[in-house]
Amino acid sequence: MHAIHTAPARLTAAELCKCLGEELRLSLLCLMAVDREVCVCDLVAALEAPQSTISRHLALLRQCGLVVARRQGTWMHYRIDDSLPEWALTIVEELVRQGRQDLDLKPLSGRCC
Amino acid sequence: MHAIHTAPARLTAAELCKCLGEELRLSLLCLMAVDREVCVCDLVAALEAPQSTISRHLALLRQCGLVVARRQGTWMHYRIDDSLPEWALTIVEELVRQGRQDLDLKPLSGRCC
DNA sequence: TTCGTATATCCGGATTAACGGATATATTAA
DNA sequence: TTAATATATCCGTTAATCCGGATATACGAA
Repeated sequence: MHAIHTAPARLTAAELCKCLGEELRLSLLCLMAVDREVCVCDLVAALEAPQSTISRHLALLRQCGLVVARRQGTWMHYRIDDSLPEWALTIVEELVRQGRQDLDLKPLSGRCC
Repeated sequence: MHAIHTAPARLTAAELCKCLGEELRLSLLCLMAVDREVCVCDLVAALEAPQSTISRHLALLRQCGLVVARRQGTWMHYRIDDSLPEWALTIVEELVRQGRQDLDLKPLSGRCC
């Protein structure tokens, strides 16, 4: 029985870029940067994309270690993992700042929770 | 006769990421960050990739506006475009710093010019 | 239980991107 | 001219990625 099942796999600069070089994923991160924690249904509503598409991109963000999920009943709440290494947080912050100017994002409706 | 033939097409955060979310392209940028200006043959030698592959990636970096080229005789010298917007330079600098740790890059041989 | 809602995963098809040998272009030298 | 070198582009093949409907899973309520 291992404490850690999947190898942590340190985040590389190229991986971070690859992960955020996708409008939808960058958008997701931008939305999480405003409200600290966001639930999936709000993300689906704000980005007007099919639920499976959003969920798939969230999974990729999780796999990279960029975001963490917290379950609350049937809802899942996602937020940027603030335990990321400094350099990654710096880049994410700067990308979000600029991303929010590029992609005009709908404000979250805050329907659930 | 137009002063500018191709539309400038402002760089977006997602585009920057997409462009650098590729090991070879990030490597190229890292090499240009050390020595200010590098010629193609040195890049080919350092990265041990076919010339056409390097050239193709350099073209993409140019299209994004991340690097600029200067011809000197038969050689082309590439460098990071220091007239990039502040936010982009900040991100590039941070990515290069980290990238140089991730990818262990051969030092440039400086064969030409 | 069973139902309803929220979310995750599956999977086949479409799109995009990377590869690298072959070829074209550009420049210099003879 | 022609030849040689450096670099860019072409193009067919392969690989990676994205898409989203369909389905599976997880949970709460009745």
